[in-house]
Amino acid sequence: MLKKFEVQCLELLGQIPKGKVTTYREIAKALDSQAYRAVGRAMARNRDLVVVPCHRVVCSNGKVGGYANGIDQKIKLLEREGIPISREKVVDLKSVLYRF
DNA sequence: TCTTTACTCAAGG
DNA sequence: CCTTGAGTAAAGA
Repeated sequence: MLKKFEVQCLELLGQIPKGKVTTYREIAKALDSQAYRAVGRAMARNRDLVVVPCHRVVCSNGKVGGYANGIDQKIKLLEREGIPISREKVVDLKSVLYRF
């Protein structure tokens, strides 16, 4: 049986354009679920990191959340793509939030 | 079945 | 801005 949830989470991340981010909430909704935690858990397992831009996923409240490579790395990557971060939080999430 | 989890929402300080 | 408490669904043992 394919673990749809994990797989679909990664697939969704793959379609996020550069300079944009998404929230665990949006992903869960896109999968017709409310498992925000399950979404994050799926990526935390290091199945991607180089396969999928998991650094483009943040919390719905704008917080960066976490990153297997280090939160600082994640922030750096986001800022490099044109997403300003302040105190580990996205300054203008709605401006960079990509919805499916 | 139980535990852990890169979460979310709401309320209070 | 930060903390606490409650709720939630999926993977792993």
